[in-house]
Amino acid sequence: MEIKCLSLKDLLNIRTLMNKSSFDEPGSINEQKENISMERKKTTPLKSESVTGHWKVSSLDIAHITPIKHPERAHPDPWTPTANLKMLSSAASPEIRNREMKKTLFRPLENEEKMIEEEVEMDESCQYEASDDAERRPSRKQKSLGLLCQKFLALYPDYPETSESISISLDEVATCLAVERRRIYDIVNVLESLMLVSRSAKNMYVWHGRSRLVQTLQELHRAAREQGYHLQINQREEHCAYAGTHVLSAHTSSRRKDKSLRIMSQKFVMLFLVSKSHTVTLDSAAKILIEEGQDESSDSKYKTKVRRLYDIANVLTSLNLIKKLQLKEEKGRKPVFEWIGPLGFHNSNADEPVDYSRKSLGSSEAPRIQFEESAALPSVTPVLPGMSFPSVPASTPLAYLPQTPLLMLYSGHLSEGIAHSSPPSKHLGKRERQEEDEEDLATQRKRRSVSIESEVAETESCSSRGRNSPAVSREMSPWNMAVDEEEEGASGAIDGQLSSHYLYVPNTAGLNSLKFLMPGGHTQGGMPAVAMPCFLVPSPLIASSMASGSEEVMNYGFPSMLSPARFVMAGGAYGVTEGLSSPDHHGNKEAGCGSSPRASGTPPLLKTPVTPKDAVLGSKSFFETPGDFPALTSQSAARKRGSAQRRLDVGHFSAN
DNA sequence: GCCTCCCGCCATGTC
DNA sequence: GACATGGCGGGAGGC
Repeated sequence: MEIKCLSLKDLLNIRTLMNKSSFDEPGSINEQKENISMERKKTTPLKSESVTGHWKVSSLDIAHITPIKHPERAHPDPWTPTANLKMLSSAASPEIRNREMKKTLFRPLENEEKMIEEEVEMDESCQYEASDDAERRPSRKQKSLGLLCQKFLALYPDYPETSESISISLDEVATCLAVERRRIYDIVNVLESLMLVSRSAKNMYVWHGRSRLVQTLQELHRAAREQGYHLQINQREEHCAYAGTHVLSAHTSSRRKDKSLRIMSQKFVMLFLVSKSHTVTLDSAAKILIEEGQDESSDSKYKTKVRRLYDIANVLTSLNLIKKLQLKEEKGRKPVFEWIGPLGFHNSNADEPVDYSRKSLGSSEAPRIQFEESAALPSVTPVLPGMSFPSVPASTPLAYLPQTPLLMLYSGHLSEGIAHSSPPSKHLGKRERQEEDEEDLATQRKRRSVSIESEVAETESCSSRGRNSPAVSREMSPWNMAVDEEEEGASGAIDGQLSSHYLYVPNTAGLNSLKFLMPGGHTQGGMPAVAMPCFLVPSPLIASSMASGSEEVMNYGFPSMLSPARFVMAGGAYGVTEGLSSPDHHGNKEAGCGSSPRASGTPPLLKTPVTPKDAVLGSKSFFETPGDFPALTSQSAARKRGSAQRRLDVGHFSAN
């Protein structure tokens, strides 16, 4: 396979070719060049130049050698950085052009307004500088890390072609963006924490884009649960108090590398992923991270941590993974960030690009949003043949909801996290929200299509193994995270018992013979009162019920009725399906995937979490080395990353 | 007055 | 010793 290696230099060459004909506007641009150069002279830190001496050239031909910068040539062409980026993006490829167009079209309104405002300010500032350069320095906003990160991201495609190897020279980027390299480190470190880039050599990174983002987040989510972060963050966010007692990590260190921005970024993201509300306050995050490091919780440590979290948050905001909310308290503002990135990723489609980036999807708008339309449908898990039902407290009756195209199993209370999970949409106009919902539903259908297929395959595999697999039951649902959090985070039911649970069954091909167990009566002590606390719901009954359902209310893209499936709805702790999708399993009273754990009185399938301490011990290596992902970087063990100056880990990304 | 976060010093580690 | 990396906190702009 031919590998195309694109660097910023290539992009600049492309731009140069296009430069002469249409972009070389005389006058104003050259004036801007002069202005910027003058500005650069003023703002370039003299100490950096004198101390390091490596900012002496601007030649782009020396990609792997630290260029020397001539201050007067810091901006080798007449463009503003913004103009540069637009040109580069447009020139590089139709894909990038489309992406830029998409950015413009789908950029969240708030960001768009901000960007326009900032661009105007940028242009204005350049003009001002022509006449009054001493007083018209760029504002802090124009120099913000978030804006810088947006410019950085605009240089590269979200989903680069697999045949392309896009190299990033830190010096080129720094020169192009007219910032110190130090700032680029800040951005790159966060991007690296999410595997958007990986370091390939000194001063060099490889751009991966978002192609690995979902997988990375999946790993982070898993690791977060293993680390017991869900207990930490949910407890904190609920009580909003710093007890300072729940030191979650036995693996602590105050070593320099453990304070790396990369590690901190990963931890920060992990908190979002396991937070019930998918919101994290900087306060909570800072305190949790301070605890982890066993740093003395001095005020200065806290302030430093918050500073870094602001840096990280700005980059994540630019990535449209989080957005800032503002929680007003009596004592001033309280910065809160909400996760708006992908949720509910699971193994099967981890590699599938999910373009959430240009359309801000609040956590509430993620897969669960449609269920908010009905207050009785907070959390949904697709039920598949062979899937074992998680343990459901028997004291909470299950209900069958016939007025929907879905068969629902419900137990327990309304999910708190879900019930409060749609703040962004509340701020939208009706039409906007409708459009958003429609788009979300379309996305849902697509995801569902993928997930169901893979889940069926997974289930069949499970069946062949003849036993229920925790991994299958956990990973099966695109929304399993929400369920998990309800199971383990909110209720604190570490034993894995669900405090509430919904199950639905779409009429998906291959599920026609699916059957469910339904509670046949009360249970005692979490165990069924009768040996088989279930009763069969004849398929025709279900079908007729489904046929009367209102699709207008809940049209999720599923068929309006369930076909001749036989269902047994299960209450109590019984995750037992009476049949499987395969006709081979008809009549098999035991779960399709083998022995029910309840049959032996064992706890439910969901094994995690263990205690934080145990989890930490069990996954100690996760943060052992900065940037190392056990599952993402298989060669990580062979690498030893330093802290200040990392050793070159060329090719470590090939693990993926 | 507090929030936010830019800026750059300088420690650490690699070559 | 030179250089890459990046932790860190002062301090100022912004709200």
